[in-house]
Amino acid sequence: MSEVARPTLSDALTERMLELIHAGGHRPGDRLPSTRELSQRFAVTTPTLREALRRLEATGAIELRHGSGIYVGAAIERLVLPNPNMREMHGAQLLDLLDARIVIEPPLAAMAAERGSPEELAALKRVLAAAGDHLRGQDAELHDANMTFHRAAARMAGNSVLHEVVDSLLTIHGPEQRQILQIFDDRRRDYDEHLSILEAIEAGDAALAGERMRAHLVDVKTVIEQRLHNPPK
Amino acid sequence: MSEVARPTLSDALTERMLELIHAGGHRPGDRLPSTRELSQRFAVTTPTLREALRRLEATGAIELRHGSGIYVGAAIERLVLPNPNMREMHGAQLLDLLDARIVIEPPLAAMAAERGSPEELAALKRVLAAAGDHLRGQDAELHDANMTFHRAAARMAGNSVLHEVVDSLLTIHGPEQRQILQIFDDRRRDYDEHLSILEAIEAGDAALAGERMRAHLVDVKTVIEQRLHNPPK
DNA sequence: CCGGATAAGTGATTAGATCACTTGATATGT
DNA sequence: ACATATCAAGTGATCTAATCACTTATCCGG
Repeated sequence: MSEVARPTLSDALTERMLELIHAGGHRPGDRLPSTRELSQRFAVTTPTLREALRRLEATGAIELRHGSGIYVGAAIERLVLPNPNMREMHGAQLLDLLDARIVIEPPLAAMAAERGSPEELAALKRVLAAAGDHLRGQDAELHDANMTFHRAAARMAGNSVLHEVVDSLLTIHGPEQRQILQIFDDRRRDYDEHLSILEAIEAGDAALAGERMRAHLVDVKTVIEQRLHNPPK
Repeated sequence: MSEVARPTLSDALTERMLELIHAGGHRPGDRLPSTRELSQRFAVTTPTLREALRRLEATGAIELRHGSGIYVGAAIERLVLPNPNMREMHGAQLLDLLDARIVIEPPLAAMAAERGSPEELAALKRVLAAAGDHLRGQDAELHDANMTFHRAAARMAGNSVLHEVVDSLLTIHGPEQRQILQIFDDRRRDYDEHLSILEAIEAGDAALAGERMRAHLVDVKTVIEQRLHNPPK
């Protein structure tokens, strides 16, 4: 049912192109083989190859110049993930992700306390109530409810860009990572801390809301760090 | 020489697809017409349409599910299309984007001051020196050099996730937005402020580095805010 | 030495057919 | 009546091979 979509030919092609660029030691501005040569080398037809090229172009990895050639783009150096779904997260990245959230989410909680509308506050309460309902339910559902709380809090800050950033960070806890992550959930503590954050936001106390969000995320990180070193049976 | 490349059919298609999604009032998760129908409606052949679809997929605007259909992606809301209101949309988005950077980049500068390696510091110096070389050169080149400085500083913080976030924030500006942005560049001031940030990082003073980065971005935002209200002739 | 024609190389697009996958309806068995 | 298995329609993925459009460097005439 929840099978991960099998990689398509074009997916694989995109990766092989990136490999070709990196393994070849190509730098931005370098010219790559022609479409005809590439389609031959990878044993695919022109239209298929072009789909992969367009994806790479959209991410800035390459540049297509009509009549001239294919060139390595400036963004090539920071591209590790051609496709959001083909990313694998390891322990270190998990901690990096938590650190990222520790940087971003506290200021958002503070902004939410300052600018959040009554409707958004009500929504946040609903989300937390839903999480409360799942306190004795399935792990997966509780975990999702908790993530939704963080999303709702981020939305409340009223900055579309930051909201999307948080959204994508939380989405990275995809199906696979979710199973790993929810092992670490401390059901009661998470709920209590979320509640205290909500109260600070409702009180309009920006500094307190920010600090509580920060403390909450640091707590989560601490637990994960410990269990990464001492894996539970 | 520096003519902007004439838009290709596939370019136009990508825009028309965005129009179709927005004008249709589609929300993330909505299903779009099939490839056959789209290729007919736009009067292009399947492979051409697919190139446009792959680009949209790469930016998160849509999602292609084999055997199922084409669906609107979560990122659709931050993707802008050229229309009469574009200027204002860009304005609002621009300020949100700046606010996002004000939240994220200062802590990164502080982290860079604490953990940055000598190699990364050297790289940062090279980037700034390159910007200095362009102080009297082309606007576009100077602008790119300045963006590179921010990228390099973000990388120096040593958090792969946050580095990617900053990278994507700086990349989101498509060609159009870049032209708008670089109008606001204050060549000398930007360079000086970058230099002061670099010095704070080199001194290992995390608090100072963070504060200077914050002040720098607030300066930039202030200029943009003023000119948005008082467009220069 | 310069400037415009030119030819080779390259990306862009076309056309219709076939394969592979998903999904919901139908049929089957218990 | 319900669960499971099967199937068919709809959809995305890929193939095929040729032609069009653009860039670039070369070469020729002035």
